[in-house]
Amino acid sequence: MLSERRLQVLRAIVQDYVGTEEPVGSKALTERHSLNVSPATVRNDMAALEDEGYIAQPHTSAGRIPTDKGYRLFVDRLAGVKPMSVPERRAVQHFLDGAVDLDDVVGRTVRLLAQLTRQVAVVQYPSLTRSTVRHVELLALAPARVMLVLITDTGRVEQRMVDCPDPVGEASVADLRARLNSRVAGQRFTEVPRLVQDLAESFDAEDRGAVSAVVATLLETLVEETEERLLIGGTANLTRFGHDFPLTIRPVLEALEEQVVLLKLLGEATDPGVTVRIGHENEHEGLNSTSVVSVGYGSGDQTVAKLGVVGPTRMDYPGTMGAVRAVARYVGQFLAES
Amino acid sequence: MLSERRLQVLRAIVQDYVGTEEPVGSKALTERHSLNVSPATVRNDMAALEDEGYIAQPHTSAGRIPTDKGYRLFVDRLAGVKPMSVPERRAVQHFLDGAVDLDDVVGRTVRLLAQLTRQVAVVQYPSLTRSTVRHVELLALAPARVMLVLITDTGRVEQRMVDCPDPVGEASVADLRARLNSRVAGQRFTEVPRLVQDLAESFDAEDRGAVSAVVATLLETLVEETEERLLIGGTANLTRFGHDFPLTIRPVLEALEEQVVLLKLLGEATDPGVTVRIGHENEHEGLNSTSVVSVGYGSGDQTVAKLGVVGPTRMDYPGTMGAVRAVARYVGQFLAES
DNA sequence: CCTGGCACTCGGGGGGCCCGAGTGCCAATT
DNA sequence: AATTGGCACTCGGGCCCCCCGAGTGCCAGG
Repeated sequence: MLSERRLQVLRAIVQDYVGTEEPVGSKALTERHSLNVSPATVRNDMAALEDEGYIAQPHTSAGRIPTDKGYRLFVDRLAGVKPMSVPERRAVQHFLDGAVDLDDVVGRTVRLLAQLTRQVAVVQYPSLTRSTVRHVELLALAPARVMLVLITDTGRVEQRMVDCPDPVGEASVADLRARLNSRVAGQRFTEVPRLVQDLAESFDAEDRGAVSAVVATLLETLVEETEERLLIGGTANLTRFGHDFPLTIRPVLEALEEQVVLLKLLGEATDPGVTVRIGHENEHEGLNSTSVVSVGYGSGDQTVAKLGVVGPTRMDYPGTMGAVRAVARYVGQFLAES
Repeated sequence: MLSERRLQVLRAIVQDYVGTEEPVGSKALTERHSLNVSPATVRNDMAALEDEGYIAQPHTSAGRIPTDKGYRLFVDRLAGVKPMSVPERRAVQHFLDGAVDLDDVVGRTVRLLAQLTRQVAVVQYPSLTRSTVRHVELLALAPARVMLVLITDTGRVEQRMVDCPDPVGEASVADLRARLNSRVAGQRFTEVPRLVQDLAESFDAEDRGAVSAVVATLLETLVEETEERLLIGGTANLTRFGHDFPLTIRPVLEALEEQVVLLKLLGEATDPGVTVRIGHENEHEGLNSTSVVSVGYGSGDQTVAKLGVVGPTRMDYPGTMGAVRAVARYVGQFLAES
């Protein structure tokens, strides 16, 4: 087990390294932190920390830098979440207040996060899985063509064209619209398949084909839209990564473009609080030198989606976690109001 | 006026430089291109080209590289558009064919363009300005709350919440829906304000407030959504820029995140064919070392939006122009069919 | 107008050198 | 047993210098 002072030394190393981006030596540590011991003592501690795998030396005669394991310990036991300052909070709230629709909320959120953390921000659109249907609208555009519009309680709207096997009259469409809504309005997505299962049977034979087509499309839409979308911003912040970075930045950009990767990444973060994945804890290779800080957000107490940031493992964890948490809270609040 | 051979020399310089990324000298030129003159002659030509500002030397004793002006001449007079190969065309068509909705089309297009050109792709969502209204839907969600859904002929759907000053009944909503649609359905966006101007007056006094609110929101939506949205992809290709590139890449990434800049950029390209803006021809400073190749696309013969790529000024112009043009054509075709 | 010859330029790569931050270890001290 | 000062050692990075060779401009002759 590591002594209290050794933990302090590790904390100091992380803090200094995050600040200066340079390996930190024993002398500098004693000068910048009041550890009340001599450099030699710190050296012994550092040797011990290195044995345990918390820190490493880039070259033989250089200072130490934290390893992924070191950051992990730092995040878990040595650092809290640094709350955002009051002016910052006010700015966040103010910035979100101008949003007019869901796209706008997400767009503002991503810019906000990127700016606050000076890192790459990722915001997932509210999930439809937990959502309920607010309304289903049908529009007869042509004899055998119907447009299906699905409106969710999170304010999201999806539309699909439906080509019917036979022409259907306006009246039938209106009828179907009414019956569909009476069954599914207010219901959870997951319930919908069960609720509309036998709907076609209650229609005249001549309309049955069209009804089936509409219902099928509705179900498809639900499934398809459960695959989340997300928005990314602040990629310019990647340039602050390091000096060597053609090699570093490329795989990160590639990973960011693969939405699947990111969705999986966010999906794994099931922690009720802020989740931090450090370096190699991320499965995707391109993200092995980055850390992902994410958290769920939602209106009320349920999580409808996640948001987070991607940055170098050498990041200000307390500050980033604070910003991520605060933004999530305000976005949730904002969604609940609207 | 430049002699024919000097133009050939310029063309050769551009081609070689684009291929090798290194300044090209007189000897290499005579070897790799059958100019049938000696290096000394080429040197004279190069001196002339430099006097005219078409090429420049990075250092005194180095080969030449094209200037923006040189690329301009190359694009305008020395190079055609290189059509895509048949297998490539087939791949494009096949790749687009799977798209299910507008978002999907745009998403696929951007990935396609990025992959084909190995550069950053930008695709603008079909413009609403030229669009017509397909349908306006109103949903009474609460006594004094109405949801407005606008459906365009390009398949785009926009929704807004409307808070009415007074409660309004289902019947009034249905009435308004019918009257609204009879006036604006099938009409161009630009016509709508004129058409709905006096709509409120034809309603009972008690509903007039609500009607005004709905109409106001509709007009707002039209204006707001005329500000286009766009999608970007392939940013990882920026890493192929050059060796010096922390300095180069950063402003580009920043510019790409400012949608306003990009929209303006695409907006300026009014040429009926492929438009190329080279280096400093781009107003935005961050894009001074990039070229933008863009073209309009649309269903039928009218342009509903633009798409293009952003890459280093040192790019394969004929190939890029060919890819951009082909993709635009196929996307337009695809939109027309759906 | 083209060409071969020639002197000149200068960026970049390679080698060698030195400096100093940082280390590990040890003996002395508390 | 923990801490400390002392000390020898390591080695990456910066610096200087030198040289090479691709490339140039110019000129005189074809």
